Amino acid sequence: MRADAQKNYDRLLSVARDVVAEQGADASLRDVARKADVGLGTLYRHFPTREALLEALLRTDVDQLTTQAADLEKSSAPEEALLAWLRGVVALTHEYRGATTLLTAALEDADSALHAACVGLHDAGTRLLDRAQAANVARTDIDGTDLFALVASLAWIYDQPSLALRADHLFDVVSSAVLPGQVGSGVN
Amino acid sequence: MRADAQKNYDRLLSVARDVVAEQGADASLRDVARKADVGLGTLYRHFPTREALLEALLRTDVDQLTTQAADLEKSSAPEEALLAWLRGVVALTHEYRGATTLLTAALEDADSALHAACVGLHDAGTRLLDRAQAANVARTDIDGTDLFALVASLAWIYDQPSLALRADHLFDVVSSAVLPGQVGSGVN
DNA sequence: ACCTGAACACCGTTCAAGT
DNA sequence: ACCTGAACACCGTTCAAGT
Repeated sequence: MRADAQKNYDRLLSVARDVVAEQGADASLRDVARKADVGLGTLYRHFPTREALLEALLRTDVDQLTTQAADLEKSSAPEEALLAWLRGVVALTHEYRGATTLLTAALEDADSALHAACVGLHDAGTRLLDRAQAANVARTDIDGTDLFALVASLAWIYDQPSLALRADHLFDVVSSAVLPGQVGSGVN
Repeated sequence: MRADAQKNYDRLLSVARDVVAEQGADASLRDVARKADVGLGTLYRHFPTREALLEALLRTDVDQLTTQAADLEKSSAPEEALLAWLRGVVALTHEYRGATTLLTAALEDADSALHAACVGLHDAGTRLLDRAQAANVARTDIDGTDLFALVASLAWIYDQPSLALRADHLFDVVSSAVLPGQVGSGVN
């Protein structure tokens, strides 16, 4: 990459991080280009789609989550490992408000720039779930895709201003369905 | 209302139903006005906000769900009543793809045209939940707002093309967290 | 009392013209 | 090889002018 191109790329990414943090994943791309002092076409050259820009923003964190999953598989008990990892996923998607819907759509869209990241998360979750199921602590009638859907729906709850306050509690409620032994059922 | 105004109102509503069914709750209002052969200003006169238009579309179904809740309270066992009603809510919001986020936002926004409908659903659900909790079949650490959030997040899952196929199953999973006795936990 | 559509301020996306 | 911004086709929303 040419030096000036690299500079533009870096500036776009840095500005995009701020703008997305402020406006959410559906932020105005025009605004990003403007604030980066870069032509609109330059943004599209580096990031042909909104998904490509988001992927560049998310890549580091997603990679970190997949390596964390591998670590947890070795270091923690099956239920704690799964819970801790799910919490990490929810925290990440919460950093990019509104990204959950895009990520979910990318799960079955091999052409999406977010597809690989999405599948990575899906697979890491699947491994932790399989392990918990083998240890007989997770319900066995769900698979990795079901788990992905549940965690995505929790992330969606975190993103709704009117529901965000109860999101932590609802995380526990849904977790208790996945890991029945872990938390109380709320009925005595 | 003047006769011509009434005609425009009815036509807008009828066209909106089709367009929303096709494009979802974020459909182009311009498109609705165009297809109704009505000036754009006329649409805004009758429905000052997108929420107002949606509210007019949803009103009948929401009212039906609240009366259904009252019926179920008398005719069915607590757990069956709650489950049947939740299924109805999910089915309704699924008819208006993308409306879940707007409905959720309206829960705490008293100025939203959808607020009343939202609160109606919230309260009907709360009554059915209270009854199930009193009968000791529903977990007692959640309230009506938590239930609303859970059903909204399920509706969100139904709206995601990549997850819709498992939505029925995930409905059962989440339901099993709310009503622990009802369905199996998936662990033996 | 109601309707109309132009006007304004925004988008996303593409692409000819520049360096 | 890369950048630029005008151009195009869309929005939502408002409001002066009409009937």
